[in-house]
Amino acid sequence: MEIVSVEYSGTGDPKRSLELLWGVQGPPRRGPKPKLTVDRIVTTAMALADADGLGALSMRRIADELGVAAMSIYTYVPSKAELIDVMVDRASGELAPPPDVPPGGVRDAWRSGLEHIARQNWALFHRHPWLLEISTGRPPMGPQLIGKYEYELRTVDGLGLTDVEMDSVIALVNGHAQSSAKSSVDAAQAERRTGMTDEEWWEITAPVLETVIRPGDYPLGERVGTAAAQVYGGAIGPEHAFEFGLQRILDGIEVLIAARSADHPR
Amino acid sequence: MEIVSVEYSGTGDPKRSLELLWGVQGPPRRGPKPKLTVDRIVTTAMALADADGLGALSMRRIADELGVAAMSIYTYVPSKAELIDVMVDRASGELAPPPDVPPGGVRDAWRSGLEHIARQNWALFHRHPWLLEISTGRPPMGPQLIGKYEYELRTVDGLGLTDVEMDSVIALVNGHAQSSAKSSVDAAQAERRTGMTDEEWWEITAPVLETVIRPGDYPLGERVGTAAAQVYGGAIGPEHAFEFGLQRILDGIEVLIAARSADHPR
DNA sequence: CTCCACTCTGTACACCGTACGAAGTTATGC
DNA sequence: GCATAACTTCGTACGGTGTACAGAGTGGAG
Repeated sequence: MEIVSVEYSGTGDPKRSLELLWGVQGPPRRGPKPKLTVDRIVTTAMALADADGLGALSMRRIADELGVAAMSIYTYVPSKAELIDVMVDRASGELAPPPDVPPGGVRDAWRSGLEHIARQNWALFHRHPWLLEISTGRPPMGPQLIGKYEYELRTVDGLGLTDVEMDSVIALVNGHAQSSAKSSVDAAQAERRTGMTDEEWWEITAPVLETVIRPGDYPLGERVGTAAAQVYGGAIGPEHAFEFGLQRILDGIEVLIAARSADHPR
Repeated sequence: MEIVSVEYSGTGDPKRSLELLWGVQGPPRRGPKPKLTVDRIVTTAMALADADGLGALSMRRIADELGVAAMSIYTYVPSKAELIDVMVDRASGELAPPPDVPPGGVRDAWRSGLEHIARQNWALFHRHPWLLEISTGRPPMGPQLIGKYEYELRTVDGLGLTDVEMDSVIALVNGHAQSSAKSSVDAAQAERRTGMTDEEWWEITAPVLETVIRPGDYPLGERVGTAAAQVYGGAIGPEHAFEFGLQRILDGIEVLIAARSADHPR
């Protein structure tokens, strides 16, 4: 088995964390020239996490990579939690905001805007799978994350939704991108982690299951499971599930928006 | 900060894992009477994980709790990964299947069925938050999980959906329950983890943010964030987001089902 | 009674995050 | 010019993790 650490972001000292996120501190006035910068540390940490996951990201490895003793990292970053906060904010900056539409512009611009947001998130989670291993109880309020929230809200502004509904719509779309990306990444990494292809795994699993299941006990599971497995075997599988869910969700949001604008016709 | 281990289920020996899940092995023919059973180990482990999370679940703690040396656990369970597989399957058994409807019975039974499934999952994730810390690349194919998949499929069978669509619909609903439960649990645990209430946290955060943000830079974030925070401050907050998303998703599924039955009128 | 399958356990290893204190480097105040 | 305070760097150490391995004890089968 393999154990991977999951970090809870936002568990450090909030003040120190914010100063780090916004780059408040100036250069030191006295003492030796710093060998490193927070930026270099974050870049190195992200590269390591991209390659081997959060579980392989240790302070010692970051330090090794930078040619420095483990404890030196703590000069720049109060703890691993704050480092990960900065990593999260930096990664969020890679998301491209949806193109701005002129006010009163294209009809249903909200839909393509939300589609854009969901797909950007989906891609980001695949580029930085370690984002899926982070529990953001209180999200790091860095410049990138705050900016993200703002343009997400802009996408659903002016549609007749209440403030809370706007927030909920965004959370719904982002949640879908995250959970389907997690399935996708988990499936893609299963082989690397277990050292076993899906076929090898099934060749071991199937005969054991047969000895334990009465045939016909699970007719739907057998039929649908087989069909789904065939789709998932191909590279399109998880992405198909993502797109399918996204369209259902957008259809559902459309129903709500239609109802709201029936309430308040212009 | 706090570090919690996340286990990847399905990374152990699949054959041994399945035998464990289905309780295949008989009692030993020779040697001393076993002090423990797999069942007692799983029960103890679940209690520990319920109380303190997966991070606090160590083989040594389980052994201590059972009055036994750490390595004794390995007599019953090949590794922590397999133990967690069994825990997952056992927990899934706590889900109540939706009530069976007579064929051709109530109209829109699929909708109340999916609602029931989503709410059962939501409740389960709150009862056993550690389920949210597990990455199921290849899910443990135990009796409870296989049974769950079967009755979930039954809920959306006969609506004119393709096999792959049936699978996707279920994944969508389950994914929503999981991701909104995760938000809910994370928010609820943030205080315990940081030793800080939301108010204390905001009292530290707000003044720092003010020094760094030009007023009016994020008009929507400010307005909606405040509105959302007020709702989330109350106990209904996360549950509201869950129910909101669930209804949008079901509306979207309804659109699909309507389209399918327009294609093939009865 | 012997043998061997089986359970139980103590020790050891390689990791982890990070507290602590010592040592070395530099700009400032006198 | 020089003491001092601020600052970076680093070695060591602690308590934790999963689990490999080898030994000791137990009890049914031949």
